Amino acid sequence: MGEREADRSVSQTVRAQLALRDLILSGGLRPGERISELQAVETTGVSRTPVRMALVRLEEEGLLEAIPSGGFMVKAFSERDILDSIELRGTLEGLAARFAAERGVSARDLEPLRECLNELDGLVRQDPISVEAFSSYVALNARFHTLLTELSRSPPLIRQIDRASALPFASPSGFVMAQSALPEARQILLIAQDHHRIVVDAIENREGARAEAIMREHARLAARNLRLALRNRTHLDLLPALALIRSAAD
Amino acid sequence: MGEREADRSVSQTVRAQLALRDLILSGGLRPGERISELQAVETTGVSRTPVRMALVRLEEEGLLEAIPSGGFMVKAFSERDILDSIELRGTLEGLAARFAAERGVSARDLEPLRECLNELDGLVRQDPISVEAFSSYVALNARFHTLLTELSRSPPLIRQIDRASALPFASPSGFVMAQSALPEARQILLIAQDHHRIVVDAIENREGARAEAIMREHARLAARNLRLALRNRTHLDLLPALALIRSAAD
DNA sequence: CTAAGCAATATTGTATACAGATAGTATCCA
DNA sequence: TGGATACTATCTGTATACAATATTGCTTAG
Repeated sequence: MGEREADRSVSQTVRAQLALRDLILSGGLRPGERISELQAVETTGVSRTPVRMALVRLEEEGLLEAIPSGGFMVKAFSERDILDSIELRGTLEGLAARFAAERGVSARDLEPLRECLNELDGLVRQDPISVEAFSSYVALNARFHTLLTELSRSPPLIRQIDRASALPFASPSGFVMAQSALPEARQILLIAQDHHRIVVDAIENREGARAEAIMREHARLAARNLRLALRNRTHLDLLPALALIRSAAD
Repeated sequence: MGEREADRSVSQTVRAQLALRDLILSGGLRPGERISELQAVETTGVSRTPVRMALVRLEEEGLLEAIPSGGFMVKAFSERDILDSIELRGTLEGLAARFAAERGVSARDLEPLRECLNELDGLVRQDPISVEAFSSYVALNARFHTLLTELSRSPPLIRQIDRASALPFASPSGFVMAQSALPEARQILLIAQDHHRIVVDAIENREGARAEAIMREHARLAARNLRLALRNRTHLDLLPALALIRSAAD
């Protein structure tokens, strides 16, 4: 055992889940490849029982697929799957924005959003944008979307959005990194910031339909840019989960 | 062992999952109540390992909630949660209808839908509607929604809709049964049939926005009727998952 | 040379034993 | 009498052993 004096505060199951997810996302396992339990035991260092639990959770998460005869394999995604996931997430977030607007939120509730917005503004103002600024942007952008989602105050919706975001290429971070590969990166970020500002305004003014529409447009922009980045094949290594895309050759 | 010569063709895990789900939905466990693994072992007759797997899957499914200190409890839902789930499902199905319309489906693909529609027409034409006809209606209605979802040809979306439908009160069957409690039951069924017909027409004519709008309206109608049924407290025993609703007293 | 069948091997599914943690209870002290 | 502490019992988390099944490679027959 004691190969690695891992943190005792997290369960073996969680540790295995994290390790396996990293392995899959980093491309250590090819899409369609079967993932053996014993092999997973060796790489993670935990026993079979927690490994199995982790595999089940990763399947529910959408990263793995059950093999009819038993066991799991790494799921393969088409480009269309990814584009659909982005639009799906945008639709869900649009509903969240509408709920927030219709249900009414206090100015107090919107404050964290505006704060996030201002920090983002500071980053986007740079020209050109540094690599470190990009990482900050990704984190802040993710935070903004999380805050917006929670503003809906609807546990079922929040849960569903969380699950839709589990696939990493469906998350805004993915968009942004892909967008950063484009020559018009800065322009795109400015537009995204416009969207963010408008949706907060719309929520404050109780304009539910407008808030929803802008979030869907936001996602459509992201999908369009990702499609462009895939066509140009530029800086695709920035997109973490690209290892999961099934190439046209398969 | 051999207490029950259960079907050997399904795994113990699946058997445990089905048994526990039935137990929860039938109200055998109260919302918020802790579900002990040993107790589950006794009631299901399978060992702890598959029981644990089943519990994890039921948690992902949304019927159970993890207790921070360990183990699981039956999840409790508010009335608002249920209404939100219905609107959520409608939004997702709206997206599916739009995808189907925009992507273009052949008349051949729409045939099963129309067939389903005709059978439903035959049932709705009855006045008054018999109890047996209602069960048939529920099954057919569920089939219609499934077919419509699959018409989107988008695996990520289909997967998400399946998960959103896991909570039984979010499924059309639930609506219909609740609707049957209302005096205007037949009228409501006729309107729902109109929706069904319109969405198929819209898809055939490539009217994506219209297809989407009508599915969302469909869900809003269902939510309104369920709200009415809850207010009138009529025939609520028809709604299978009502055991999960946390009463206002809690 | 190919195909089919069989055997060996590896892998999953299941059961159970053990250890650590948590909650509940009872007792003792203030 | 109330509160705190210690102890006990139960439960979960983890590991491993066992059984059944699937897969693969080899051999043999056509």
